[in-house]
Amino acid sequence: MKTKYWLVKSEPFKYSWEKFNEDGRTFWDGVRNYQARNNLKEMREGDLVLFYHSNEGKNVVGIAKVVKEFYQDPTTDDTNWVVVDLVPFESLKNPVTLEQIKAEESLKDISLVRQGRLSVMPLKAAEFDKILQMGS
DNA sequence: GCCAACGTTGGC
DNA sequence: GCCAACGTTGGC
Repeated sequence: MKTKYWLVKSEPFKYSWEKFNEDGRTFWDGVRNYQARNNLKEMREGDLVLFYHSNEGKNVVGIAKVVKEFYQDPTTDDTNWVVVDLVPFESLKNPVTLEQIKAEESLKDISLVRQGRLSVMPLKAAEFDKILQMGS
């Protein structure tokens, strides 16, 4: 099975990377957008997910790993919405800012830049690697 | 705090 | 099924 790469956004105020590391595991809830939902459903166990802080920080701070594929969002009865389980995998030594990403030619097409409001998006392996490289 | 972008809703 | 109005997100 081929590993896929993703990026998710969270407002640190709501759920930060630090909190995620304290918890050790979380289900990714609160997605109320079909496109983001469809991306969640595409995630497979073992896929790697960049964790981006929106609003405050505006940087990629770490990598999470998918440990459980999508299931009904436990915070709602609406069967439209799903969550996946994530665990922290690795922190980036140097968080990569949105500014750096925008300035990087090879990253100018990623959804984070092109479609600012999307909260769960796929990344190409090359894009994922590039961001890791910038963060190490 | 403002506003642009864009997804969603609802009237026709 | 179109499209205007509205709500939400997120960068600045």
